[in-house]
Amino acid sequence: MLVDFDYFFAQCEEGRNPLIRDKPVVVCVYSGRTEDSGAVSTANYVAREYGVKSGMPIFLAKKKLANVDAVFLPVDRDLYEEVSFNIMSVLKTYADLFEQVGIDEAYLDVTERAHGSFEEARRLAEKMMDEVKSREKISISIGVGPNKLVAKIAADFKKPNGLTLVKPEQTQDFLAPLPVNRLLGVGKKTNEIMKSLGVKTIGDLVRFDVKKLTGVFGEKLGAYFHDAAFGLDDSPVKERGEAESISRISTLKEDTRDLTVIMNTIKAHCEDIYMSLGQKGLRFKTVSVVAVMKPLSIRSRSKTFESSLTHLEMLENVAEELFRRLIDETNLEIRRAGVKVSGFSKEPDQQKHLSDF
DNA sequence: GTATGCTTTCGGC
DNA sequence: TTACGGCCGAAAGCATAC
Repeated sequence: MLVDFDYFFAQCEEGRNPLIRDKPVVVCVYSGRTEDSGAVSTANYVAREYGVKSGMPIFLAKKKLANVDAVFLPVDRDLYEEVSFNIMSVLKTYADLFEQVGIDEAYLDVTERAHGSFEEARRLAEKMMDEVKSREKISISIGVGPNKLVAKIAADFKKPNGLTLVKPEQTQDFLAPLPVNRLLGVGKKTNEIMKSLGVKTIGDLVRFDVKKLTGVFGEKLGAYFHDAAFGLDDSPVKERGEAESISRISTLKEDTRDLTVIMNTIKAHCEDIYMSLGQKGLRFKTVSVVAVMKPLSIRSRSKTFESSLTHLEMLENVAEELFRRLIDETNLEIRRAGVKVSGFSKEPDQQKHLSDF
């Protein structure tokens, strides 16, 4: 099954201040460039009634909520991480196998403890919804299916506070009428391509020739889309370890191509990442920089070393070199700038010396 | 031909 | 009038080694 926390950030804010519950609540990432520049992270369902959506520019959300008693709040990640941790702890007690995905989602394999029965799985899901609600005051939505792919789509079917079961024999009929972009991996661009192929629903995809599909999307993705249309997925629910990359990105005060200006911001990000690495005891082999250009297109450059990097100065120097290259290879101005490290290895334990004793 | 590694882009939340 | 975040992982595309 897939568990999804309903309008999570906004629901956390409602929990902290129940007085706002009946108003539109919009949780925002303010970029700091101007008063209202930034994007909507999450909105509660009252705000959604007015057409407010995740990813929308804040000014647009304000426009839609003009003359309404709405609440706009900045994201408070620390709060959401704490609530998330508490909920995840509860969910884990219901699962044979557990896989957290991001801050507000988790897959649970309950095959064994439900003895393969969907009715038993339903009872588990209902109990879990009650327990999370009473302990953390957060409503969740759950999809139960024969595999992760179907569970994920089922969870989306009814929310908030929804529970949707899709048994194996119901899978085809359940999926067929749904728009193809419900499938993981079909975003805006892929959806456009699908549309040009005459594929609007998952049912259309079922009838589409697999050879043509791999011709358009490549061997692996084409085969995946074909299987997905039939509700086929054998990927296991797997515990995830630590993150494989750490990145920081922010919006610049103004668009620029000036390396010195960009490095001011980037150095702060490097320090932040470096501190985080230190806490986790990690070294890294790969440095990437990413730039969001004025027209919101994205460019990135990266460099991988044979052995791990250790010093903050090295990280900063490599990032600067990569940005120099990136700027060199475009005429566009840069709006947002970020840096990412990956290719982690564990820092070797401090060698103990006799003199330490 | 296959395996592997690196860079870049895409998509989800 | 224009206006728009900050993360993460997956996979395509390419190069290289054997």
